[in-house]
Amino acid sequence: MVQHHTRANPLFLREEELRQAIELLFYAYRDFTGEPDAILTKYGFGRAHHRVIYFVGCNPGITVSQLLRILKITKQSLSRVLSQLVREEFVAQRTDSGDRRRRMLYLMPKGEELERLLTERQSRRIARAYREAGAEAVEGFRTVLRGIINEEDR
Amino acid sequence: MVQHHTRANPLFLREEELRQAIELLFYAYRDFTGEPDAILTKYGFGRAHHRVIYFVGCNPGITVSQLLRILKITKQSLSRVLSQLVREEFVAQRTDSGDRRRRMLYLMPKGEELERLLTERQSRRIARAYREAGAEAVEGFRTVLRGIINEEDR
DNA sequence: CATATATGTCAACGAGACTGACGTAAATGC
DNA sequence: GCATTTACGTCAGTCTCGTTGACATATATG
Repeated sequence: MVQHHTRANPLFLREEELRQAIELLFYAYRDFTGEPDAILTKYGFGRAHHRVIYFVGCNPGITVSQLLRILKITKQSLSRVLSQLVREEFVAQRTDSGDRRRRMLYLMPKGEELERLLTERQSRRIARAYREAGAEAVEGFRTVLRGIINEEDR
Repeated sequence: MVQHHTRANPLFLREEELRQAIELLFYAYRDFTGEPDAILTKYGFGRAHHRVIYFVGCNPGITVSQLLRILKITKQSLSRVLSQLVREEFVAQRTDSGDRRRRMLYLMPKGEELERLLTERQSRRIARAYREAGAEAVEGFRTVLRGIINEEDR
C-alpha cells in the first residue's frame, strides 16, 4: 500500500475512504489472480483459459452462449480459447439432444484436475482471509461486493 | 450469477462458500473496470494508462521504480504506457533534485481531469454499494480484502 | 418457407503483458 | 578514484487475449 496525497477538499474523508476501496480492489485482484496465472503459464494457458475451465467446471453442460454472457467477451475471443481447450482434451463438447444447435461443455479429466489445482489455490487464499476476518466481516464482504456488481448480474 | 453443480463432497458448504467468493470477485472486478475501460477507449488509452494516472494522481512525485513495485509489471510494459502519457501531456516528469537518477511523476491538467473523471465513476459505484450495505458491512469488506492481499503489500 | 438462433471460422488489428539485451547517468561503497 | 549498484530508457521479438467485420452452417421456430 502507498502513502496518499490528500487534496484540499472538505469531503476528503469520504473521498479517501472511496480511494482506499479502489486500491484494495486493485491489490486484492492482482494478488488473487497472480497465483493461478503463474500455474497456467506452465500449461501454455492464460487467464482466459482459467475462466472457461472454472465456469465449465461448476456448470457442466453450459452452452457457448451462456458462457459468453458470463464472460462478456466476443464469440471469437472465446472460440480461440475454447477450441484450444477442446483440442488439448481439457474440455469436451456434446450436442444437446433437445436443441441440436447447442453444444454443451464439460470438463474432461485433465480439465477437472487443472480446475481443482487452480481453484484450490484461490480458495486457500480466500479461506485464510475469511478465517482471519470472522463470519461477520465475511457477510459484509459479500454484501458490498454484490453491490458493486451491475444489477442485472447479482 | 449462475446455478451451481455441487460435487459429492462432505465439505460442500464451505467449498460453495469459497466458490461464491471467487465469483463475486470476478464479477465485481469485471464491472468495476468496465465503466472506466469504456471511457479510456475514447482517449485511445487502456486499463494500463488508467492505473498509471490513478497512482500518479494520488502519489504526486512518485518515481518510476515505485510505480513498478505497485503495478508489478515490467519496466518495458510501463515504459510504453508512460511515454505515451508524457508525450500527450497527461503526465509530467521532473528529475529529483536530490537523487538526479530519479524521475518524479506528476499529473498535468489533462491528466488530472481524466483522473477525476475515471475515479468519479468508480467512486460512485463504490459509494452506492457502501451506502446500501451499511458501515458494518463496509468494515468487513475492507478486512477481508486486506486479507486477500499478499502480506508484503498490506 | 422465411427468419431467427446457436455456433464456428477466417482475417486483420491493437493493447498490454512478457523476455533478453544493451546503454547511460548518477549514486554509493571500498 | 574506481568498481559496482541503482534508476531509467530503449530496441527487438513474442504471446495472450481482447476487438471488429464478414461469412457459413445447422437447427429451430413462426
